[in-house]
Amino acid sequence: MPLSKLICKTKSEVHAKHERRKDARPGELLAAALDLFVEKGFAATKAEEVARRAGVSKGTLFLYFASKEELFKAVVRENISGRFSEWNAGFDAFEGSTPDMLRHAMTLWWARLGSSKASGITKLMLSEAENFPELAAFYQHEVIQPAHELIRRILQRGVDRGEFAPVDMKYGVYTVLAPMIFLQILMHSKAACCDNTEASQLVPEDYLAAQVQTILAGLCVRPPLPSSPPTDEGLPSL
Amino acid sequence: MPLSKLICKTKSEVHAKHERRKDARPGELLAAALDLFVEKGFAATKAEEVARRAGVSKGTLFLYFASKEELFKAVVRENISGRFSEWNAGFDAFEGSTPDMLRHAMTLWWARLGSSKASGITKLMLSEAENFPELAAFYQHEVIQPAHELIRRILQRGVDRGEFAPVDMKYGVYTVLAPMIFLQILMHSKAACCDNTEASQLVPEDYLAAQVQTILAGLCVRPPLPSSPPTDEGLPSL
Amino acid sequence: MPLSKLICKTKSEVHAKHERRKDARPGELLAAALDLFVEKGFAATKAEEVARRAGVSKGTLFLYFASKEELFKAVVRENISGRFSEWNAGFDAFEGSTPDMLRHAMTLWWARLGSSKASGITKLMLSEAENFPELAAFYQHEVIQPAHELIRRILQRGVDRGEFAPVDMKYGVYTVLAPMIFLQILMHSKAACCDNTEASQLVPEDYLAAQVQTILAGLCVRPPLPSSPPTDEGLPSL
Amino acid sequence: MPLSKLICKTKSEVHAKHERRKDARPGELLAAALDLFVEKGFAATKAEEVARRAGVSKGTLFLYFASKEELFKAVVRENISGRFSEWNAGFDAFEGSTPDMLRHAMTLWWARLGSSKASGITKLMLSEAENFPELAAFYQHEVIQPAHELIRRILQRGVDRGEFAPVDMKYGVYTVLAPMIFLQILMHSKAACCDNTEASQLVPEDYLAAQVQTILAGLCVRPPLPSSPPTDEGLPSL
DNA sequence: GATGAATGAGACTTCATTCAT
DNA sequence: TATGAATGAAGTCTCATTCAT
Repeated sequence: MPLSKLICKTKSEVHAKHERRKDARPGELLAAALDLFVEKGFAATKAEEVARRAGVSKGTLFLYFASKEELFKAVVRENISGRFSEWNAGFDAFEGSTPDMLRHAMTLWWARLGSSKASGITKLMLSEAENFPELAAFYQHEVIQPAHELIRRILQRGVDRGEFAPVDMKYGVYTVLAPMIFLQILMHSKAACCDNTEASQLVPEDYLAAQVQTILAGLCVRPPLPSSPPTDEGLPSL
Repeated sequence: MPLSKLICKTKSEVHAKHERRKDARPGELLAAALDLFVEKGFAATKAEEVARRAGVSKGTLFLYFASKEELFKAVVRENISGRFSEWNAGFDAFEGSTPDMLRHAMTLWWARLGSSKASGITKLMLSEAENFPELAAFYQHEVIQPAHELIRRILQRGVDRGEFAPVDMKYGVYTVLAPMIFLQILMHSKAACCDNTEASQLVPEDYLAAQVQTILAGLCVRPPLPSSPPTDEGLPSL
Repeated sequence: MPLSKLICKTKSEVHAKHERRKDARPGELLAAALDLFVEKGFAATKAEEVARRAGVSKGTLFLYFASKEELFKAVVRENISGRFSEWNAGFDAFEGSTPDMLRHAMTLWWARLGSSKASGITKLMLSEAENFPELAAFYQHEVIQPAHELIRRILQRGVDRGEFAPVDMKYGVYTVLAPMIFLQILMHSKAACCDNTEASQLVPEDYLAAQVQTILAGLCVRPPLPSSPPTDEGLPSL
Repeated sequence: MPLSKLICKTKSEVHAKHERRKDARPGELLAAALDLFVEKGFAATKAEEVARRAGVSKGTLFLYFASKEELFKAVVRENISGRFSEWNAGFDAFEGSTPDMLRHAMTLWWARLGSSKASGITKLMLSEAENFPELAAFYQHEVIQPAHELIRRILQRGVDRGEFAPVDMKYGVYTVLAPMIFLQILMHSKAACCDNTEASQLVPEDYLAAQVQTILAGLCVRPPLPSSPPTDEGLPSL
């Protein structure tokens, strides 16, 4: 062995290729899987292709994830459900008004999740839930329920503090969720229903801001902000 | 075979029952295919199941449709693109104001298409377009382009008649289309993102009416109707 | 079309190749499967090989049997469990003495089952039961229980008629079964434990006859038949 | 590495713990392999499971055994064929009568091998020999031939000393072997063919003793021992 | 020596499509 | 025209074996 090797490489460097990969594999596979699931859907994504995109062989994928369904669940956990604890903590720590909290939450959601590739999972579940009941149940339990719960807590906080008028929670939750879901679908449907050029006319941040305003107008006992007066627009009926 | 049979019955009589069935076959197959495509998606729908639901054998399906993709195209033609001529004719024959025309068109669309099973195809294309490029191209050409064209003509009529302010057509078309797409997705996504109870809170006809009002408010040079004054709400930014 | 064809072939001949095959397929597949299961065991038998030996393609096998496990169950039903009704009927119809009945039953069993390829299934289950619990349960229910029941009824008949001394049924059933199982294992184990030359020294019919004699000696209140006095030769013939 | 370490500890001291483990490895692996092979068979036993049960990694297994087949061979050598030299030595040293020798040999065989887990290998080979020809040849050469040879020598001794009547050796060897094989199969087939309760009715030691008696009755020129007169009970105890 | 990550051949099963009848 | 038996490519998952560290 040439001396240079003994000198130039520290132990960590020596182990780099082999050991570091081990730690990196799951992440690489999850990233590749997210890409492909969002691009093609769950059923149409081939395990081998995920592996290839992550730069490993078919067998390696199953070394880390017991099945394609488990891979999908891991993708959901990594990108979505794993974040609820952080969000719930954010809820507990927030000290401003509830309208501000809602505005802040949706803005943050868009920045962290909605605008990311991970939001394609919402659209995906819409189509594949029927064909993969176990995944549907998992998603319901790990994503939908916590999301509803979080929104419910926000609304309840507003009601408790006298900022919002009492509201049927199921209705209220859905009102908040609807524009988020719509936006996600839109972002991941360029190909099918509308040209990119057209879709890009919608500025998500503006759309969300407008929706929040609308929602608050429906919820608040008083106009929340003088800067954007409450209006009687069509959508509150959502 | 006794001679009498050959004499007493004309060919059409002999084959009457058979031919009536024969003529009915494609229709039965298309109906079964629509059901299953909407329920499970294109890829997950099995040719044999379509045939079984139509009461024929697998071979018969391929007698009438060269492939599963051709079957899908026929479903689209039968339920969607085949209707554009009628709609275009309706456009030519309409004599009222353009705001009324738009209102009428969207109401009619909902009654005839949007509220029917066929609207599930829109959602389906959203998910599967990526995986079936030929179907995507077909759908783009047979559905999306004619739809855009029709909407464009309506808007242009309004502009030409001085009812609407001049408008960027791409933007305008999309503004009209967005609530229709949203509604279709909502109708076919009960399972995945929201309970039926919640979704059912949205009355499609009311939602559409409100959206039309909103859209017109954005388009018209003057408030179209005293009954519903123009507003500056969130959605026009769509 | 030459006239000869219209004359020389009846309809049944015309359909021969296609339709007759359809009826024959399951049988051909079951025969091929029995061969291979007995030869190699359940796990080591490949579905494609069964199909190939039956002269069809992989897919055809799954047209008739939903899975390899179902194929195995069908083999068991076809060759073993399906015969219990016949045997039970034979029991009901038999009018001689119970010792004669037992002698007859075991002789018949050897002629019909024990000496056939199907007896390899008994040996197979011995090894694979541990690895395929569902098959083990099926076999227990479809083969072992009915077999025990039939033997139990024979013994009970002897006891009821005063021919046999009262006996612990579990013990008695096993006494009858043991030589049958041993014989089956021996017949299908040429390769592993003993040369063919040696195994062939055991004449199954003689062995069985001696075993029956021994069993009856233990069961009967009196020596059963003067024609064949009880001897201690049973085992030396091994 | 500090110099002190290299000086203060001899190599054997440095590696003591390591080497003791190292020496133990093959034994632990062989024990784990025997367990699993007997429990599940050769093909169904996974290399990784053997390693895990032995408390080492998969790679280590292949460090000691070039392949799963070699592992199996080592298990056979360790547990079966390795003992023939001892048995042959016992044969040479034995000074009593040949009937006593045979009785002693089979009793000892049961105590040392037949009643141990290792006897499961006999049953295993019965099922898998067909699928692993190389293992079958190995087993034939390492186990079956020496066993036959040993039995043959015992019988020949009896003939040479005038204790046994002249006998066809192939037949005689098999007569001795048969009950041993039967017993091994029975011990390892609880699950498939008979309840434990029933199987447990057979006391192996008694069964073997009776069989020896029966065999000797067939072999000896005279009744071998007044202490245990030949009886016809051998089999009823089944 | 020891590890365990990585591989890839191979097994079961599905399903669109063909074609003889 | 109608049938449904037959096909085989393709997809998921397993596991003995290798090899860099």
